[in-house]
Amino acid sequence: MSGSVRVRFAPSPTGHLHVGGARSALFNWLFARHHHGTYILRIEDTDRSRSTEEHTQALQEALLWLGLSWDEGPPTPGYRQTERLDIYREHAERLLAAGRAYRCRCTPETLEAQRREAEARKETFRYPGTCRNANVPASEPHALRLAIPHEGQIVIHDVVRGDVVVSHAELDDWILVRTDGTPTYNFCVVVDDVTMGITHVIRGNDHLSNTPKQLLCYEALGYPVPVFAHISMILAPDKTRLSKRHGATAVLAFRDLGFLPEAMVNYLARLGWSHGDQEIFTLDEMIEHFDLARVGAADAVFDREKLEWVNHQWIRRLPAERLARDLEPFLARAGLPPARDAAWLARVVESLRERARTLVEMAEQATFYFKAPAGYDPQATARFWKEHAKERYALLIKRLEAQEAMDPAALEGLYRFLAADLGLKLVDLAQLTRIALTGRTASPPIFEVVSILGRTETLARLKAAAAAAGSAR
RNA sequence: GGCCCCAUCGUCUAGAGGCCUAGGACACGGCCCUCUCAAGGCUGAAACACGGGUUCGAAUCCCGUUGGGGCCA
Repeated sequence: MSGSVRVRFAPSPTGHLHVGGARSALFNWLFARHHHGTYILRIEDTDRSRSTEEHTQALQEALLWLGLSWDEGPPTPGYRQTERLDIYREHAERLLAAGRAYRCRCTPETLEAQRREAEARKETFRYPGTCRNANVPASEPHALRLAIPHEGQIVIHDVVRGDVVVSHAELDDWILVRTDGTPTYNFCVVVDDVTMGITHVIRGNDHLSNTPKQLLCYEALGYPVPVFAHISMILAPDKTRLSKRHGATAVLAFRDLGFLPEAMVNYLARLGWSHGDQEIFTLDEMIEHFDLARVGAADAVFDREKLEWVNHQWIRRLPAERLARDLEPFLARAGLPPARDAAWLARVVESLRERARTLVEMAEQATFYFKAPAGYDPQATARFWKEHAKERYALLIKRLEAQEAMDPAALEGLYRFLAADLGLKLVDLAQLTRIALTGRTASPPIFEVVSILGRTETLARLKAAAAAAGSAR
């Protein structure tokens, strides 16, 4: 395979891009990049009532955030179905002229009655082909139906599922164009895919059942069929369809929850795809190793815990400067004042990255760097503010005031020396300091914290704690 | 309801007939490391849905059952 590969992601702008759609986009994108092909974004907005411009924009924003940019698509005209109505009409006319489609004047009422009769007979209703040879004149209100063969079967050659065989008898003469003149979903998809030269259709397994109908349409149009790959669905932990009821499902919601695009894409790729025992992949590594033949057929459960772990891995390996930039909106949202400067914020990030699974967590954990503790954890003070607390704080203040070097190693030396001097363990002084600086008993390494906070701020907080510890007793 | 798809630890997966006393990862437990929390190292518990075949031999192939999902209605 070479540069001739053309794939597409074709979402309907009827809602936010959810994780399932994002994974379809990702697999198409990876496949295109791996084969140096073309990745197209097509907006399937024929459902005028539910499609909105807001969703169309949000969809693109989400895709771009994930890093999945498209080679062809909006804002270039011609990639929205509503801009392609002439193309559908033209193809419908061709099918009609070729005798592969016919006008049907059956009313919804008639069809509904027939459906009920079939149901009463415990049969599955299929359009009986009433108008197939009726030569309904164009002047009458009519829908357009595809004339499909009565006998035989159709087979889908699916890269992930193998051959799927469906008997023609299971299908019926489905509607290509409704009485009101609007083309149906399945018809648009086929026309779009052929006219856009799509070579591989990679989409969710929920489309597998539509594929036989579409295949018959390709055939009627006389076009070659693309290669199909129906990838598995993403399920909720209770193995039902993923929905808002299960928490966040929209890609942009995960962004706002503090997940990184690298992590999102990495996690999504590992759902149904693997490469040995490797768990963490850069986009480049995914492009290099991605292979449709190695995509699994079984549905996958979306696991927030593992996503958080992957996110943590990315928080640990991305450059601190980059994380600092991404963190800023979360700091602002937490009501914290702006950082002194980028380099300082990078140090903050550096100290926090080992323990934050999301940027929201990181912003929360960063609070004490921006403002002195509003109070002290009662459990902490009860445990550490014993009789000697005040005098130990005083000693620490005295030593720190005399301390020149404020790098973590030097500070550790100071603390160890003082602890030995007092016959204490390092932990005793460290925890007293931690409570004073952060209000809690858990934080990044305390000498890092002191170093980042600086002498002035550290001393101020130690003095405040000394006073509080004194009055607490 | 009809048709289609799927089925390895709780979850994501490796496994493409003998390499399997079924491997890795998340989560969970223990130990170690340690200024706290993390991170890390070691370690433990944890799966081939069930039943028939095929084969010298099946997690791997076939059939059925069950369960889940999807499409159409």
